[in-house]
Amino acid sequence: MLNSYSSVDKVLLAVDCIIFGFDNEGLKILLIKRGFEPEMGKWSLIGGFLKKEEKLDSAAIRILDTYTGLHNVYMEQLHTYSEIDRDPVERTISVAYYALINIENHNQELIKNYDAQWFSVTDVPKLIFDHDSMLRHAIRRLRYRTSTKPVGFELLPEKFTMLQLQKLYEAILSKELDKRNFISKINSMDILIKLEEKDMQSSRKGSFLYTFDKDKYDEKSLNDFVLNL
Amino acid sequence: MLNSYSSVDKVLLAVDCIIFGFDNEGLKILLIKRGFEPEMGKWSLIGGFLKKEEKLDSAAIRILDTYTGLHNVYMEQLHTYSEIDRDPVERTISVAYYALINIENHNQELIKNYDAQWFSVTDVPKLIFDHDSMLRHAIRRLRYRTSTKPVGFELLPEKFTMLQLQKLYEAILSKELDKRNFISKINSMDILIKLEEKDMQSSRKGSFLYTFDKDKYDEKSLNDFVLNL
DNA sequence: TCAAAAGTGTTCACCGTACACCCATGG
DNA sequence: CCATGGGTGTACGGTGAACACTTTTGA
Repeated sequence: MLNSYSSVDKVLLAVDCIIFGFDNEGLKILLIKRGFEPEMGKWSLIGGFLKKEEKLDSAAIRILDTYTGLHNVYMEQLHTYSEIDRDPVERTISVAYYALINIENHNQELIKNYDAQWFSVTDVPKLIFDHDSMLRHAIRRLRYRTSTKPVGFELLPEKFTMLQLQKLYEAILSKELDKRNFISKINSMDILIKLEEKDMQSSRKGSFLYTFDKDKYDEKSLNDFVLNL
Repeated sequence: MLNSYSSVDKVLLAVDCIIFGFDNEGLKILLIKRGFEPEMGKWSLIGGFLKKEEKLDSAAIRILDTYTGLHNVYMEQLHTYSEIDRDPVERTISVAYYALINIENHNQELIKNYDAQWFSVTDVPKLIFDHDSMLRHAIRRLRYRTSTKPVGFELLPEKFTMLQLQKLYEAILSKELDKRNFISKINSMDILIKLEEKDMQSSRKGSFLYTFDKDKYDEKSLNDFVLNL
């Protein structure tokens, strides 16, 4: 029988984070240059180990905070990876999380000190271990989540233009969208506040800024949010 | 820094399985009466611990085999649960899997010996630890998976009638479906083989039997499978 | 006055949904 | 011949997708 707690093998539990950001150029992820063996000098997702008195969500939050200085960030558990030799040094199980952050807000000093850098998701170097497959998995999940929850706003500044929002969804879905269709779908969701303010950087005419209306979204029944782009 | 493997806490890793079956009455899950403390005598999902030289998928397969005598079963990893006190005896992290089995094929002797029983998902007793939330999560995932992959056939015998298939999807989605619409959607997917054989149990006229055409399904590009019921 | 981005509606094809009657058979 | 479940088609409304021109204003 398996029914005894004694004599059961314990394992190392790691948490790896796929940290997404967006900077109007495209979707980015934060990678770190590994400073220790094995695979020293190679690029890696940002990770750490689970502590004894900590749940996985907390570990993911702690790790994100350590490397970016951010908390109160959208995170979601992805999958748990357990191939025997995924880490050649020691048997390690890794629970992957992905995070969506506003790239303007992170602590640039911190990531410099940690030898971390932003990479475009369309141009990611070879990563260590099974981190490539974690990344693929995270992008797939993010695409799906897009149709289910208004996650896009997590990646944008407080105030943003429609074009920014559209470019973001284009980057996530990696396909081009029609401006008119996009705007009318977003408007029909009725979760944006159109501000009086305009962004004058992008054009002579200027474009109106919007904010995500979280209260309005929360009022809606969660199930009826569907966004097919 | 977190960058050293030494002096990191190790934890117990459990695997819990939500095992679904279907018997024309409704969707069922297999539960076991716990034979040891804590919570002895209470109902629980079927689980076990991860072994040192084993990956999670293998552990889930092993556990399913142990309790049902089945292998080659559809399984999918769900989520990893890590609340500090989820198991009052010892800190345990649990990775949940769900399985879809053909209920006719399982070893009835085995489950009797293990004090396991099938319960209708609409009438499940209070489960130990966080197993209730695992079950809720599994049902939600199964519903979603339904629109993404032809998972229904995993729960049916080799040969089945259209009505059986419909009742199954009704049980999974817990809503009634229109017979004509259901059949035309299923037929438009073009992944069933209509046999010459009829099932004569259910009516005087008899109803044709079908089989899932796995080869035909595999030929199709996986992305274009969408089933909205 | 012109270049450059912002903003705005309509049409069409397809799909999901609602809905009711005839068929075949064994007793 | 009749009761029982099996099997089949159509009409409508809503939504996704394609598509082009006008407005504003700083230089």
